[in-house]
Amino acid sequence: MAGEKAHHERCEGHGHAHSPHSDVAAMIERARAFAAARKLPFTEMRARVLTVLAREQKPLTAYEITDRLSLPKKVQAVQVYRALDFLQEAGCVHRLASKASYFACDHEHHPGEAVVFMVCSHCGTVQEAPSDLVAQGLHGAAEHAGFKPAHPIVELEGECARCASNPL
Amino acid sequence: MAGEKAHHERCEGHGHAHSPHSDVAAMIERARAFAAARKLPFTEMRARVLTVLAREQKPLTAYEITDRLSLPKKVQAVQVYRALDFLQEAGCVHRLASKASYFACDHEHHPGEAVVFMVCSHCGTVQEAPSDLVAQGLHGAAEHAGFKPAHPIVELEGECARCASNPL
DNA sequence: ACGGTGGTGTAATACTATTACACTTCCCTG
DNA sequence: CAGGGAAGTGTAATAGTATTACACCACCGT
Ligand SMILES: [Zn+2]
Ligand SMILES: [Zn+2]
Ligand SMILES: [Zn+2]
Ligand SMILES: [Zn+2]
Repeated sequence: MAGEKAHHERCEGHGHAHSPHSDVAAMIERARAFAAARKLPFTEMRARVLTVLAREQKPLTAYEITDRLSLPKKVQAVQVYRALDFLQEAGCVHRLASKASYFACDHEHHPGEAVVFMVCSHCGTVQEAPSDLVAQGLHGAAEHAGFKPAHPIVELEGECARCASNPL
Repeated sequence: MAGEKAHHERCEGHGHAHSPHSDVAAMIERARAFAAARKLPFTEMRARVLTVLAREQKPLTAYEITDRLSLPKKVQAVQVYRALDFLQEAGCVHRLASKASYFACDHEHHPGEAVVFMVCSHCGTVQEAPSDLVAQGLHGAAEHAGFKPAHPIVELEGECARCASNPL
């Protein structure tokens, strides 16, 4: 009884102005595969949360997601947090520490990789970019301090190309 | 490298086991200089908050600071947040986004610099290390995306040298 | 049928951060 | 020396983010 939904919920036609995450279905599929690999159910709640994030281009807070899902029936924040935990482990969603919010990811990430989250302070969008240089820098700093690195968080606030060229 | 001076500072309240960042008095002096440069008062509240953080080795949450300052008289969290805002602008305190907590800094930071916060997941201590490589990597990623970078956050969770060599 | 693992729904609570307002202090200037 | 304004304080209330607890249910392997 795991989410049969998610199929007819496509943000299709033309989508938003720019649709980097246009393929919601593919992201759902990725999450479903992760679940299957672990013999865990890919439930409707998980699909609904991922769908909301995949359609949006900006990060959403857990409570914003909760609001969007609260029709027709009220959903509790804790349910959203549970789904977010799963989706983060699945690598389909990231948390933006600087904003305490969450966004969908359509990249594959590899261990040891360092990914830069570029957050536009004007429009709120996030772009991800892996950087070998950053990864090396982190590794070097850690080595120099005798520090055993585990999980990096790299966020860069600034202004995206779109906002820079597009006066409001 | 951070100063490893085993320096004993006098404590105006109760003493503390380990001796943290170099010198509380020097940090106070730095904050005072910043205030003077801007013709702003370096008030008692600001000094008290900075003193608490400078003595501690680990980041503290605003409410933990509030608790420590609430003797002999109860202090409100908002007062601590106000002081933290000032101290962050003065460059004497950083916020750790991944933990929503604050710690004292005894480095001078320069514009364009990228600083890595290495956070031990075992003992909670934070070490700072500037990294040119990380700065270059951030700059490169931004340039490639047409992104105008402003303020980076780089946090690395892991295990510090001390904890790695010191079994619980 | 049974027991165990994992998800759901609900309520309550903990933790983090901000807004509002009345009052004060200090400094500048007229 | 009065007046005004920028900045800080103390207090209360509130907004926003995240977790714990528990009863119940669904699925799976035995
Ligand atoms: Zn990603
Ligand atoms: Zn933008
Ligand atoms: Zn610093
Ligand atoms: Zn440690």
